Amino acid sequence: MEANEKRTGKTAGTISKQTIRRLPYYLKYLKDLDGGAGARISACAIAASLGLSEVLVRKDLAAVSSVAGRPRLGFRVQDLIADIERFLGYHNSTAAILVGAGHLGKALLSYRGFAAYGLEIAGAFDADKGLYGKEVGGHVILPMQEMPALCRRLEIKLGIITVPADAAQQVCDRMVENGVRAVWNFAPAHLSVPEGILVQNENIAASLVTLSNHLAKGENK
Amino acid sequence: MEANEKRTGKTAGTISKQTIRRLPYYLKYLKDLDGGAGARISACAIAASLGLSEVLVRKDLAAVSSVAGRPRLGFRVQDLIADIERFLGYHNSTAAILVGAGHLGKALLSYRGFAAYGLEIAGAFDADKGLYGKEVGGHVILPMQEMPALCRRLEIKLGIITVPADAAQQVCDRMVENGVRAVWNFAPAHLSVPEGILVQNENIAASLVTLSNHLAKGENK
DNA sequence: TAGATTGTTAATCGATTAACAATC
DNA sequence: TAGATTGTTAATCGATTAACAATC
Repeated sequence: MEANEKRTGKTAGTISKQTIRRLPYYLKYLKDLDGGAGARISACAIAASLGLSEVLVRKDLAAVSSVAGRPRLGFRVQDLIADIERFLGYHNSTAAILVGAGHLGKALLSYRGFAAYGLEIAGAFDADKGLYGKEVGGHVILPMQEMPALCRRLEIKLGIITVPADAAQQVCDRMVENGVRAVWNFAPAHLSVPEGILVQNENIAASLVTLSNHLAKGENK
Repeated sequence: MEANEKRTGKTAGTISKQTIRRLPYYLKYLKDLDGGAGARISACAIAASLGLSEVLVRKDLAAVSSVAGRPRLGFRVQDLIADIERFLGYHNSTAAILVGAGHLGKALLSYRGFAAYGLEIAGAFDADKGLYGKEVGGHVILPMQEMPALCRRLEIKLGIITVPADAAQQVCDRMVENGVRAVWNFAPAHLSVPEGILVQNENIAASLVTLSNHLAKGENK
């Protein structure tokens, strides 16, 4: 890598997805430390606690930190928390809609943790008339037909799909038509989207496979 | 990090985690095709439909397929389905326990899709007395105290954690003490486990961050 | 045959780890 | 100072993509 990255605040473009995925873990760990106002922490300590490599942690922290760590002293906990939160954009709230109020949809609607990550579910929809008007986690289930109008009115950019696999592509298409730029897909289906739209698949079946595989291998021993 | 596996000539050891994660998508796609008994499909067609690279699909299929594809003809759909299912071990059922019958726990207990992947939840536990005896998705919630005995009696190898982050490590420890070899962790917490135990983190917050980041970048345009 | 499709080998890419100099 | 800890550069590792020969 050539040019030294000056700490001018334009770190954003250079951070890997893997690093981003680890940031929430760092943040939680740092918040759970209850040191005083000037408390410090070293990358080594974080690495040991989270079971990661020291250098990896140092690189991750360097990528988001506005203040360099000090040899022998480490980082100020407060600084790190502030930097990670700033990077994660906790203070920029993102409005989203959710389509599919089945078991998983209801679980997400009831989940209190999203607020901490700046996610606010601005509308919940389902195609089942029996659910209209029902309240889940403070959100009223609305008819699918009202989804496009709400998306456009509130300029929704994030759509959450918790419908059965068969309906996922259709729901996704309607979201994208109405301005959604990123789709969080919990349906076990591949979604085709135009260039520039991000689909994040949350395939719990795939994770399950990894686990089963580990167990199957273990049985050979 | 896991010890290197001996190459015993079996295909099992050589398949990457990434490949394993894609297999469920292939399987779903193949099952959704309703060709006749002798229907064939090419890796190119699969790649195009799922938005993957052709070579990637070919490598993945080569890794699990018992029959080589035939130039110009491709693969028999039936063969691929059978091979992927065999590899994924759909026919070897895995018993699991779930601890934490909150919103997410209930969603998982109610989810019908696990059976297709060979997962059977053999017991559901919670520390909240108010939930004891309550039935969710055909599973009765049992007191935490009964967890160790059930794990040992049924020789449970897979534990699902859907408790709050604060309680996750403690629950994990008790699972491992009682024979669990793989942990599916839905709590936003890092779990420390002994060598040889697999932790699969299902960190929805991390996915959310990836999405928010995409949106934030898009806004610059 | 001609062309589509396969599977393999080599190149590339991204992420992690190792080695090491700098510094408080 | 001595030693812990930082940040950087180089090496390694794993996964994907490119190039290409084989084959029906």
